[in-house]
Amino acid sequence: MNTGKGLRLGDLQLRILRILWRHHEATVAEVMAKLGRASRLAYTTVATMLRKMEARGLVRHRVEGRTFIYQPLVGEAQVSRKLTDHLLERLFQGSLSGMVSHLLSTHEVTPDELAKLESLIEERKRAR
Amino acid sequence: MNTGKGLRLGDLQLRILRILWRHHEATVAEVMAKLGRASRLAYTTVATMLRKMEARGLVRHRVEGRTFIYQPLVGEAQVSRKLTDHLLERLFQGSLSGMVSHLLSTHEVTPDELAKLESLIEERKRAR
DNA sequence: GCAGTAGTATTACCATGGTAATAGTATGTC
DNA sequence: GACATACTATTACCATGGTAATACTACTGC
Repeated sequence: MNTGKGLRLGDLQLRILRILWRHHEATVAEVMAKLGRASRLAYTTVATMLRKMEARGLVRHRVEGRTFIYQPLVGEAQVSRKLTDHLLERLFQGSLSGMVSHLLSTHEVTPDELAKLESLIEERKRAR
Repeated sequence: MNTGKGLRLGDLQLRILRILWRHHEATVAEVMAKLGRASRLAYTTVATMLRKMEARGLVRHRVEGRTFIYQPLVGEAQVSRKLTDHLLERLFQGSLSGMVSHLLSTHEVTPDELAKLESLIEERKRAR
């Protein structure tokens, strides 16, 4: 299975996964279209990437006529979790407050965002 | 210059940088020692990595006798920032509260941590 | 002065992400 | 039936991270 190691995910792979998450399934042409305009990738580039992703167990496909229809095999939550945790470990030795502290100190935060954060923490306090 | 693109940083590279940050400078042997025990890497592996990192502008070296003494050229804050921002964009479309929310909902948080987070936010509110 | 030791230099190899060209194949259209 | 079209299949190439062997070189201790 894939999830043995780091679940390293390139940018393109993540963008493709995002499309598959949103649409549940998609053909190469559809994925390319959704990626498209901005990043003018060749059809075969997208196809190859999907192929590689399938080899890694990130997606699978079924055949309809002579067309491959791809579906994600990993969930968004799962991926977010893996990637976030990886960074959390790598940079902040797993310290959640360390990471949040860093986030706060390196970004403008609107009062709105602050309020949202506050209520997240409140909620969390009540939940325990 | 390096900072043109993503500042992609492998795990080993980050571990090496961490050592250099802590010690300000170090020889290959020292870096290897600090990495050591756990990850039994060959001397030449460390040397090669440092070499590659130098080529990318992450570190530089001066010569003392016939020994290279390496120093970091990128700061910890800079690196943390780049990597965190990258993930923030990649996964949460730049939404800080989105990321924090994810962090909170996927991890056990001790009351202690919660308090710390709360005071971070308080502090931040006062600061604006 | 010679052997070991501690360095750097060179070269190599693998995996993977990204990008794509080229080739093959089936299908629908005039 | 020939042709364009729309697919998949195969192959290739580059960069980079990681890992290391091998080779060269200079110093150190006897």
